[in-house]
Amino acid sequence: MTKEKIEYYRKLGLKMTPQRLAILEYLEGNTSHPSAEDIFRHVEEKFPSMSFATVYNTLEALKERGLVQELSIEPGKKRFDPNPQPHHHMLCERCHRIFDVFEEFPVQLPEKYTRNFKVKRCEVVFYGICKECQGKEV
Amino acid sequence: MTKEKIEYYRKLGLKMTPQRLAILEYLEGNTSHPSAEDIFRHVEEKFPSMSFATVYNTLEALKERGLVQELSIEPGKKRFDPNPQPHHHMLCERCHRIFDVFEEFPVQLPEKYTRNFKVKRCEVVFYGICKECQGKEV
DNA sequence: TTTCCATTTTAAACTAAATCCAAATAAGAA
DNA sequence: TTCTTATTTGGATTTAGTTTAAAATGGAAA
Repeated sequence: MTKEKIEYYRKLGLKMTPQRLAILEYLEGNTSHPSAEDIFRHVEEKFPSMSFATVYNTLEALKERGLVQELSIEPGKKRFDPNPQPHHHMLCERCHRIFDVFEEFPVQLPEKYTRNFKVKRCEVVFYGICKECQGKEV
Repeated sequence: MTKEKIEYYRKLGLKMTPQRLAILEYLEGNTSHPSAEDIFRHVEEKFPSMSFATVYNTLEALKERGLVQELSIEPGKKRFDPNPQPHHHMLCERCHRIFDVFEEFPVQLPEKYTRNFKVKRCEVVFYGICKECQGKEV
């Protein structure tokens, strides 16, 4: 990671520990929507003493600063998206991979809903089967 | 529950145990999007010996028959919707209540996505704050 | 460069949600 | 009424995530 990037995170109030650096490097440009477990497994290789709590701590800190999104797409498990831009997703129900959808959809709620609910953000999720999983036995 | 309704479930291959009946009666017309825990707490009053596994068994059986939808909207917890009609949802991030949205949105995916992914269903989720929670301290 | 304090990491215990299992039970077809 | 098979039960187990308190450390300030 570049010095500038590190300085940028520091300015946001993140103490840049080696563990955080490794997590951030793993997330940078990562479009696999990893779970906390995925991140832990990866960073563990570099820091065998690392604790799960560090992963969650770091993800929480990043989330607070709008640097990652927490996704509730796969049942019973959080997935994380380092792309903070609003966008949508497709979930393959066989291999559980999540794919990005960079399209704008007109999903304005009628007034009868917004009267009683202040919308902060909105996400469209497409559930289905990816190409690789089609044809495979279930 | 009416005899006709019970017969209808039987025809679908569901053995109608008293526990299942109680779960189905709790779900019928229920728009609160209960968690398994919510369902258990309710049915437990009538069947104090009931097991959590029964709730999950029954929900699984209903899901297979398209009678309930499993929602992955609230992080780390499954919620269940006895309305099998395709529709959308709003989640209040303070009280975690889920509200139904019966609107059609034009969310057709461009060919470049559908080429590699067979969409089975699609759901729009609006995250925000409900009226009751606005103004309340966080 | 050194000091120091608030933040972060760690390991382990703990909680919550969901699943699994084998024995006992009961629905409903025959 | 009998019998087969699916279901229930209670407890153990697994998986995901959170909490805790002590030790370590980043980085601001001296």
